[in-house]
Formats: sequence, C-alpha cells, structure tokens
Amino acid sequence: MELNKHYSAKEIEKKWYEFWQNNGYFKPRIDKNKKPFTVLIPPPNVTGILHMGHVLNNTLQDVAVRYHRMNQEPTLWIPGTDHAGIATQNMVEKDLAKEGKNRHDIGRDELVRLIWKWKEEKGGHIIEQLKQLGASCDWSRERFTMDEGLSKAVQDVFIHLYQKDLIYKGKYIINWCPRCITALANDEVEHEDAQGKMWHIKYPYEDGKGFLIIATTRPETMLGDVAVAVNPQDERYKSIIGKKLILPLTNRTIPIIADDYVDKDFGSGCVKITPAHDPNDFEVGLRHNLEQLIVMDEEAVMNENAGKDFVGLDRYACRKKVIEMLESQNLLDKIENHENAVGHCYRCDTVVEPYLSDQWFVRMKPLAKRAIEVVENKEISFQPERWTKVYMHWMNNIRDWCISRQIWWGHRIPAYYCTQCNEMVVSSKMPSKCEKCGHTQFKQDEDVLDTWFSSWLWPFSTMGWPNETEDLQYFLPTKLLITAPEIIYLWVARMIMATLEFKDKIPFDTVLLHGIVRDEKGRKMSKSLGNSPDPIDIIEEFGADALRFSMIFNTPKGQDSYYSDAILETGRNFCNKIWNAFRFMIMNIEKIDGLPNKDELQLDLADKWILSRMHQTIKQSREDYENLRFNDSAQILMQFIWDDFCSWYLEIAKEKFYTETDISVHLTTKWVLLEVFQQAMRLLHPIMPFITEEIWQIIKEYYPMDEDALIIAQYPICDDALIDDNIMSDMALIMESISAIRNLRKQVNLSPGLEVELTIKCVDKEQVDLFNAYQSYLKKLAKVKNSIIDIEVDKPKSSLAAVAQNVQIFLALEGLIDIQSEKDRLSKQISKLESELSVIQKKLANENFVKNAKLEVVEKEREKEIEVSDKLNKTKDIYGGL
RNA sequence: GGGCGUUUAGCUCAGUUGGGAGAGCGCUUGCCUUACAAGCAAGUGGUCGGGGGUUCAAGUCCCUCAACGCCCA
Repeated sequence: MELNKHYSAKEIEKKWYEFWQNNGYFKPRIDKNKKPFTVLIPPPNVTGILHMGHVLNNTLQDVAVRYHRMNQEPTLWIPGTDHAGIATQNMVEKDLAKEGKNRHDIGRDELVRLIWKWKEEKGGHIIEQLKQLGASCDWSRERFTMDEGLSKAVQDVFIHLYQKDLIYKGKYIINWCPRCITALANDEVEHEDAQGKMWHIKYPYEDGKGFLIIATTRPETMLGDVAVAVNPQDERYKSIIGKKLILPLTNRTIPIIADDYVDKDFGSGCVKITPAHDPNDFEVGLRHNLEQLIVMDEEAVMNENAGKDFVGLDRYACRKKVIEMLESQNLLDKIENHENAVGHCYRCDTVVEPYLSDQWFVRMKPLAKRAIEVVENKEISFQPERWTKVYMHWMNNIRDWCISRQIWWGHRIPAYYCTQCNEMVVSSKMPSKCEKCGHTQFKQDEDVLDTWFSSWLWPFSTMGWPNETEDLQYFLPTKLLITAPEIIYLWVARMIMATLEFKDKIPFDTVLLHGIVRDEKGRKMSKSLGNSPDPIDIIEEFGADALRFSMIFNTPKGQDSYYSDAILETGRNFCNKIWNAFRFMIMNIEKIDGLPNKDELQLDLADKWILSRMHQTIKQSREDYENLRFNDSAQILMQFIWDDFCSWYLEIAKEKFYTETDISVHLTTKWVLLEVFQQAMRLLHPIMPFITEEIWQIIKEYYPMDEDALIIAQYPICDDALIDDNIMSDMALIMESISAIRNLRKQVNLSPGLEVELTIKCVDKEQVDLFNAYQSYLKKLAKVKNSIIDIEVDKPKSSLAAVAQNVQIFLALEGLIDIQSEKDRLSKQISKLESELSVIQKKLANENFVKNAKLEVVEKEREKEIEVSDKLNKTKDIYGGL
C-alpha cells in the first residue's frame, strides 16, 4: 500500500462524510430500553455564514454527540435554522434599495414572497458549511422556525398564553430601533459605555422669580416634558412642590411634582419628566396621571408636537438646535462630561430610542417560577456552575417580554380586529362574524412575533409538537445544550419556561456555556476588525480535523478561545504525526503474514507497558469526555499517541522488526501495533472524525473488527487488569535511564550515531535482570553498544555519570570530558537535591505534621526522604570521583 | 451603582474534596537517525498579582487591596 508522506485531508473528508450520511449513521439507533442522548443545535440564523464562533460551538456539540454515539447510546443531534426576522428582511430590503424601492412600494405579500425566494436560494448556506466541519446531525430532522409545524406551534402557544392572560397588548415604553423601525425586547439591546454630556438647563418659574436647574443627557426630549419631579424628602425643594415652571423653547407651563423615584444626590436633584420617551418617566407619569406627549416619529424625527422650530429634524439635529437656542436665550447653566451606557440595536447597532407604542407582551413572572425551581433543585445544571447565579439573577428580576415586531417577515400575530367596531379576537383563523356588532369584515394584526418567540419552543416544536409524537415521548427532555452565555436570557431561560409550561418537562438537564473566540491579541472577532478568518478556507487548506483538534485543544471548558494560525499548526502537525505513524506501521506489518491468536502473544515489557498506558488513557479520556472537559481529553490523547506510542513504542518496535529474527516477536509486535492503533483511533474519533475513520477502515483490512464503521464503533472500555503498576515502574526506570544516557551524550556532543559502552550500577538483582533483559531498548534508543550491568562494579576512570532513580550510569570517555563543566553541572544538581531534601526533612521533623497529616501522606514523605537522600549521596559520590 | 469572572513560565492557558508547580507554542543546543524537518533528541524558563489570616501543610480555603474583563441597572 502506497501512502503519502504528508497527510492530505481534502479527498478523505468528503468521502467519509458521504459514507456516514448514506449509511444513516447520523440517525439515532432507537432502543426503548436505553436512555437517549439528545442535543439541540442552537439554530443559526438562516442568513448566517459560518464563523469561528460557530466552529467552536458546533465542534463541542459534535464531540459530545460522537462520544455518546460510540458509547452505544441512542444519539440524536437535531439541526436547523431560525428565520431571523429583522436580519433576513434586511437582506431583501437592501436588494430592494439598490433598485430604489422600499418595502411599502411593493407591499407585504410581495416582500414576504421575495424573502422566501431569497431563503430558498441563498439561505441555509451555513448548513452545508456545518457538514464540512463534520457535524453529525440527523439532517433528516432539519427544522426551520417558519416550517409549517413550527408555525403551528407558535400560533398555538400564542393563543394558549393569551387565553391564560399571560399575553397582553398595551401601550408602553419599549426599546425602539428607528432604523429597523420596530420594537426590540430588552435583551436585544446592547449597552455600550459612551462619553456623553450632561446639560444643566434653566427652567424659569412661572412667576418670573428665578430658575430651577434640570440636568439631562438628552436635551431634545425636553420638548416632550410634562413635569419636573423632586424627591419629597429633599429639604431643598419641599417648598416649591406644586409650583409651575415655564418649559423653555415651548409655550407650555409644567408642574413641579414630588416622587420617590428621584435620586436627591444625582445631578441637581430635579428631574425632567418625559413620559413618552423615558421608561422611568413613563412610570412616574402613570403615578401622577400625566399626559404622554410623543415628540418623535418612528424614524426618530421630531413631529409637530415638538414645535415648529424642530419639526422635521432628526433627533441629533434637534439636540444641536435645542442647545443653540437655549444658549442664545441664556438658559444653559453649564455642560459637564458624563459617561453613560447607551443602548444599541443588536442587529444594526443604531442607538435605540425609548418609545411609547402599542405592543404585545408576555407576562413573565408566572412562567419564571417553575423555571427557577428546576435550577434550584438541580434538575437543570449550568456548567461552569457560576452561570447559575447569572441565570437566577435574571429570573428573579424578570420583566415582561415585548414580542411584537413591526416588520413583515415572521409569524404574524393571530389577532383580528373588526373593521366596524375594532373588537379584537385572538384566534387561529380569521373570524367570520363579529360577536359584538355582527360585522363580517376583519383585519389581521399587522405585527409579527419576535424570532425568539419561535426559538423558545425549539425543544418540542422540533419534535412535532403540538402533535403528541413518539419523538416527544422518547427524546424529551434532551440531555445537553451547548451554547454561548450571551443568549442565556434570550434563549436558554425562555426554553426552560416554555418547555415547562407546554410539556411539563425540563427541556434539557445540562447546559454547557462556552466562551467566545478571540484573535491572538484577545480581541473579539468581528467583521469590522477583519480579524475573523473564514473557517471554510481553513478547512480547505488544513482539513476539518486539524481545525477541530486545534480548537478543542485550545479551549478549556467554559473559557474563551484564542485563535491564531499558530494554534492551527498543533492540529495540522498532529494529523501528520498520526498519519506517519500509521504509514510506518503499515509498511512494517505488510511484511508479516498473519495475525497471532491472543493466547500466542509473547508480550514483553514495552508491549505490556503500552497496553497499560492505553488503558490508563481510556479511563482518563472517558472521564474527561463525561465531564465535558474536551481540552483535557485532547491533551491526554495527544500525549499518549505522540509521546508514549510514537516516541517510545514505535522506536522499540523498530528494533524488533529490524534486528529480531524470531517470527513470534514480529507477530506479537504486529498485533500490539494494530490493537493500540485501532483503539487510539476510537479514542480520538470524537475530536478528529475523518482521519480516524480513514485509518481505522484500513486497519480493519489487517485486523478484523466487527463494526462497519468507526463512527458507530464501541468507544474503548478500560480494563483495569491491564494496567500493571510493576510494568509501569520497570518501564519508567528503563525510560529514565535512556533519557539520562542521552543527556550524557549531549553534554559532550557525541555524534548521534556513535555507539558507546556503559557501566550500570544497580542496587539489586531485579534491576540487573531488568537491564540485561532489555539491553536492546538501550541499544536502539540510546545507541549503547555494550554494558557492564551489576550491583558491585568499578566505576570507570574519568567518566561521565548520571543517576536514574537509584541506578548509577557511567559513560567512560577518557579524555573527552571537561572536568570543570561536569563539576559545575553536578554541583548544581546537588544543591537542588539538597534543598529538596531539606524541605522533606523539615516536614518530618515537625511533630505536628507527623501527628496530624494523613498516614499515607507521612508515609509518602518518608519514602521520598530515602529516595532523595539516596540520589543525593550517589551524585555526591560521582562528584567526588571526578 | 449592583453582580460575576480573571490575575500561575516570554505568550495563551490547565491545575476537580488543601499534601511533591504542568501543557502547547516560543527560546537555546545538536541532528535530513530507512514513519514524520509539519520531524527527532537534550535543555532553558515560575518568591502561582500585593498584603494578611486559617492550617502540621495554601496556587488551592477566608479577609483585604490592586489591575483587567464581562453582564445587569
């Protein structure tokens, strides 16, 4: 078999993805006696293209899914996309704008038709990209939030909640994006600290006797002021409550009122009240029965209520003009710098405007109650655990959810108004007759629902709800949700509430929250910085496996991930290492006919050692996968494959293949190589699915295995009986000795091929036997020609020496050593050992330590004392002998 | 203003009930040794942010200070 010297992912990855898909391996193998392992994809935006955040999120999910699938659990990963109301409509409106048109020119039906067309042609591109990444979703269950079934779910939920009085319509202050021309929910607003100004404005008293100073960061809203409020406890202002002020730039007079909401210590202690343009003022206005004067339109342009000087001005132009006019009238007291958090639309980054309008809301408090309980009683757990507090804090202070959006793309609100008497009916279809006035003409509510209003149903709408399906019975609750903390409120918390309300079940029992992907300087990746590489370019150049491994390896559980081209090399190099180890194995085993029976194996030290190490690795990797510590899993697997298997076992295998003549040794080595390699591929498959499937399938040609594909093969199970501590410690001595010899050689820059003679001074017969039995390892790995191995040996004159555990190793090199540098090296080592020993002895001399510490800790310390002092004496000995 | 988090090697970070400081990358040195130079081998490198406390024992627990980051108001 001819294999390339460098691993090339390109042809291999596509081939295996198709193989998996064509054989239905992504579908769950349902077994009613087993608990399924189900994962819900956080549905990406249908307009989205894959970015590094998706790579991290979906790789984590795929690792979990593949691990559990191999663990023979019925495993299901449900994929899909959401319709992303504002974002998707924006895409099409942008195209329209190029033709000089807007949505009103073409009308609602035509716009919606164009968006569907856009979606069918260009949407869902990200799904194909996820496949390139290797995502093993059950694509036969792919869902879209505007599918018929999911739309039915949205409608049913709306009607149900309305009937339970958990949905209401009303005129309230909401966050308004004047560019998207729609309402936003509180958590769709992103706050950024900005350096702004605080304007101190003089409001003259009606009676002409002086001014009251009002501080504001948004002077343009003063045109909508209907009062000024002070705190009733504020001694400074008690006497003026009830007096009237003249509102500058207008002809209106406004009252001074008292309200506890006012903070005496902030600004001047007097607050202008603008009920139609500030959420706090809105509340004050309700308490005092104040007028709600709207001075802006839906595009944040001042309307006629703002007065003739300002009508038609954009909010910022208006602000400028207000300031200029106040200044010219000498009504501006002072201007201070002031930092405050400014809300921005999460879709288009426009500064949002608090805006009074008619909207639909979900009453959240009643829904939150059980959602708090299931987290409190640990039915649902967040990992890392600290997110529990974040969740609880939000849930305990939850506010009503504004769900209506003034756009056209989305689920239209199932509310109908009689065109005669305006009676409202919430219903799944248009009523035929008004129960109030008998009229037969109705008009549907123009608004659509927030996209999250469909996403929060994802755990059960994807499984066929409102129909009572077998899927719902079997797969709900799902097991693991993997997502980013930024949508813990927008999505995670709401899914918990909805699933409890409509299915009386939790949606999932574990939520893993991961960090964000940053660039090497720690900056968030963003389009505007241009620091976000295209994952597809990376996959095409290096392969999905390399990308996946690098991401997993570099991302500790729950932490941010730092991406740079440098970390990609880890994955690429590891692929190449695996590939070449495999190539070496095939080249050698092809020359050996047959396979031994298991009972014919003649396992030697290295064979038993690598099997021991493998079972330790199996145990550890299982633990790491179970605990969602995938980076640790990646690390120990790399260590096992690269350091133990390649650097030690393969090197020893060379010696066996090249110099041993005993056929049974060759057969045993062949078997161990194949066994360890195929197991290693199983261990690594969740992280690197493609290269492992490729290699495993070829191994299968030489080493029969029952399974048809690695993706569904059994994940290795640790056999504790094969972890042999004696073997481990014998091998450790040999390995340490080899390293020590290599170190000695390096000190005098011996040419790498030159074979040397050694004297090895052991402490007991067992050691002598061990070194005698495995001289061949030393020969291959440390280029040792002959050795004198015994308990009583004369150390050669002028020799380099090293200590490995309690064994002294002498390398005779008469005339070659620089005595002084050797003395320097040894004295450095001696002082290190001395300080180590003194720490130990101090501990043991401490009565309290011996009295209080656990027995095994004290015992360990005593052993250490013997070990270190022994090593110290031997090193001193060598030093003295120079 | 409230909350959460971070601070360990030059860089990015692990370190799970307190008990001998680790990884990857980087750096130094020597090697194209018949799997791999995307490699091999040998090394260098840290008063675990400062201070205080609990304990026989603290990177780990408690208090405090500082810097940075995130979320919410």
